[in-house]
Amino acid sequence: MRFSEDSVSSPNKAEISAGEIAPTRKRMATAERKRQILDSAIQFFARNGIDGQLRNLSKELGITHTLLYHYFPTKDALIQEVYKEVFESRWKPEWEELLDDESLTPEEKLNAFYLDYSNTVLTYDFVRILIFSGLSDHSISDRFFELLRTRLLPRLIRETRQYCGRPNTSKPTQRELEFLMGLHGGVFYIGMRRWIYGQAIYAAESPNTEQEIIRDRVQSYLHSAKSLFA
Amino acid sequence: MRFSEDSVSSPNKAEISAGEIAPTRKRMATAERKRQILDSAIQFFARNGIDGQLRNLSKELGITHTLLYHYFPTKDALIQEVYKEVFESRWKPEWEELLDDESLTPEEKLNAFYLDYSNTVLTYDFVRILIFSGLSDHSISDRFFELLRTRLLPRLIRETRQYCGRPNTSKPTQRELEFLMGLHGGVFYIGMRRWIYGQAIYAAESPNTEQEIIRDRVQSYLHSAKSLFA
DNA sequence: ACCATTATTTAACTTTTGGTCAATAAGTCC
DNA sequence: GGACTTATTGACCAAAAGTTAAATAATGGT
Repeated sequence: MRFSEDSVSSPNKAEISAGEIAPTRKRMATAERKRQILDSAIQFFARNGIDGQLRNLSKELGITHTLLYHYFPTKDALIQEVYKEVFESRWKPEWEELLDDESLTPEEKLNAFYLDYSNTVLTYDFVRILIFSGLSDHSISDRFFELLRTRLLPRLIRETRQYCGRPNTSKPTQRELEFLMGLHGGVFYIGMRRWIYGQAIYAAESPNTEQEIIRDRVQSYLHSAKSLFA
Repeated sequence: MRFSEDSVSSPNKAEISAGEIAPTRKRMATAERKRQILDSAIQFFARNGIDGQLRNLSKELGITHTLLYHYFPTKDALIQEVYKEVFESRWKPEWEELLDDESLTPEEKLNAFYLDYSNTVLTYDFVRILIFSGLSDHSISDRFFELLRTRLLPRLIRETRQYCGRPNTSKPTQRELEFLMGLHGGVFYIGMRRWIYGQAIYAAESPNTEQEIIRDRVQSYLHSAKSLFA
């Protein structure tokens, strides 16, 4: 009752291993605790999928699983907040600004964009939760793709056209979009391999390897767009 | 007891709706029943993930969940067979032969290969089960990637080099492989969008749209490989 | 130092779900 | 048509997992 013996990765390891009196319950302010739970929940569900058990999540937090219900009415409500946090709060409006910056060339824009985009999106949490949500409940991942479709793709097509020296009068064609998705998917696939299939490939090798890879792909995309849509 | 009222998508709808005597149990030969279960299981687990409940699977089959245990000792055993069926039995040795065919140009080979490859791999079952298995237990999807890595990638690199007019003496570099993975990932992303995110995009539009898309990407890959590795 | 608030825990309930086993009956062989 | 094999079912179990309610105690205010 004093010692949390069932706790697997309790944050109180020190006290426990020392055989001292484990700290009794810690009372946190509502806001902080909720934040803490949400942060852990993101990690937890990214790791275990939405079928992860609340009892295990609470173990990691060093609390009882019933306490979760003090902050979230139901497991599903928790998961919805996790989704919201991961998707909506990570969207950067700067991406749109960057792509609209008139002082940059299309090439510079695409490079800068995909470099930064991949930095936010190609993370463990993001990739896995995006997949988990897509696998079960489209309604969530749809929201992210809607942003992509309306905010980013038109701008990326516009820059592509400018690079090719073509006017941006008509709306993007199927073929243009699909060709762009080839680049986009190729980039996302980096995250897939790393966080879904567990392939370390280059990993910690050289710090800028990933950047080089992305640069190669952007370069390739633009280069062949020119000859493809000529 | 006569009418299977709890059955959701029972194959005996006709009898039930007619209010007639529902057919009593149908006794099938072991082999056929096992095949039938396995086929349904593939669909079922592709749709619901490996956490899908056996009781629901059996409902779709119009049998009791306990009957499953007559054919498979455990749920995990069933899933392993599903994996085996989906991955190992769909690998085509012809792919290797095709890429080794001396009468074809690199361009023809890559086009033919990715066209056929995408036909087998970009299916609902395959994409989703590959993801599900990657998300939970690498050991399965790893086997598929191992085939990819040893059988296909070296050949694809070789053809790329030949297309670029470079000798195939050294083993593939990191950069070459990653550039190829850009193409590969771009192709797989088609399946992701379609079967994970539920984006229909072009769908039934024109029957050869997907082929055009893939051709574009292969073309782009080769074209820029030439200038990238020059 | 005491009280009120509410964060936190303990105990318990319910549903779900993988799995077992004995009973039942469909087909087959004689 | 009876007996035998075994595919199929129904009842049941135990552990897992979401959820609830009441009891406990940490903290801030007075």
